[in-house]
Amino acid sequence: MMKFQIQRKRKKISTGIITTSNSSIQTPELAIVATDGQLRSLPNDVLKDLPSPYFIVNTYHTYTKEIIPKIEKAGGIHSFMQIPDRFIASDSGGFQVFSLGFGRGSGIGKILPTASDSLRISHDDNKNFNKITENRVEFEFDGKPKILSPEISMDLQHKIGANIMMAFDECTSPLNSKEYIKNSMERTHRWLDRSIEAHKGFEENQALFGIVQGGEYEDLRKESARVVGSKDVPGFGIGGSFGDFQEALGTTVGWVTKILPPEKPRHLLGIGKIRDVFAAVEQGVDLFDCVIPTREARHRMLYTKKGRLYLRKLKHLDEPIEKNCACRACVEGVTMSQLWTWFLAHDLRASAYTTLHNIQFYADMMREIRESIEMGKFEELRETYGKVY
RNA sequence: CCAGGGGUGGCGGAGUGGCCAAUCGCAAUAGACUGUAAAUCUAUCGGGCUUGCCCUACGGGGGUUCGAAUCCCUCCCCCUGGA
Repeated sequence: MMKFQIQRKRKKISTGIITTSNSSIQTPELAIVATDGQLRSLPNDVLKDLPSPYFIVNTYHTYTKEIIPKIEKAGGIHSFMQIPDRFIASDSGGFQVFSLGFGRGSGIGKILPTASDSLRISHDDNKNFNKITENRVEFEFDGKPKILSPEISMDLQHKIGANIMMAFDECTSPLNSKEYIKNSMERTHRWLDRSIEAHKGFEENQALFGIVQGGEYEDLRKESARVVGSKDVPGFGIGGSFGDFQEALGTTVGWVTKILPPEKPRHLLGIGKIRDVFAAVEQGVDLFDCVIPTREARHRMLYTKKGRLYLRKLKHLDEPIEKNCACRACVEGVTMSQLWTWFLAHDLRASAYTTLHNIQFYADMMREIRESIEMGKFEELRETYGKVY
């Protein structure tokens, strides 16, 4: 049985612990993204050796790629991924409502690179590759129609069997109009009620998190935090976009975390730039997930104490990535020049090793964040990282 | 020595009279990456500036032509068969 226990101190910045019968994680923690139940560049039999205690998989991808039957056959996502003692979340597919829908139509992600009012005005809320109705969302995958709704997403997530499940939502874009974001948010609230209803009977085994939306708008964010925060769920996701000025993310997240029940954990969905992690932890966020460590590793970007290092600029060095790093690449002494040779040859060892390294970096950083909170030195640590990130 | 096929920008490889400073790929260089349409994407990639033009360039030299990487002659080099 997976009965949940969550201890979150009632302070704004706090460490915490989330426990089930088979696993526990200390917070703050960031989940490594294993979209279809696998990391992009590592086989599942090495996941148990990773330093990360938290992973997240995706309902849309495991569903469309027909992985869910395999997960069920394996006896659940923990067995499928061969990490029985780790914490796993599943996302609802709500992000794909955006990324494969309006996001694809606009070519812009959920975080804008710079303030861009002209982009906002010129985009049409209706330019969407998905068909979103009150009842459900219609996708096209591989030329075939696929449907997701709160009920379908819950059913699929029950089959996946992760510790934490996300309610089915719509992630809105910074380019959407405020009116669209408001309507979408209200629909996401109604979808939350349906998700909760569809989750009845499973509460003991899997924790369903409600998701706060509202874009960059203070009134909408606060309204969403009040509505979602009042629901009888064990935790919360914070999704959507957060505005595009320098301190926007922390500010926007802060509106929400001040309202959400302080004893329940908050997972900031899809956020993971280092500055953003620190800003969000400061606002009382406990959980994160982000593709940055794994994706950028494949894109030859290395995370180190000296900052982000682009391998292209260091490819001539016959030195390991970083001294005193516990990852397999650094322990085995794999050199930058060797990594580059492998990248050029499309040898998968390259991205495997860089992925191992970046995962180690993020795991170490999250541990340092926890320790710094315990010791009252969070701001100090934030400044240290802020110098290079 | 004979027959045939080639020599193009750092590399591979298109182009076979003007639209060619030369498609494309690789490498190089500079960026990007936030609930993974992403081992991806974008930009630059002979030199000069007034960014439109000028200069130098398709093995070397010569020629034909208004015009040649493209046609002709010649020399050099490489590959494949045959003596």
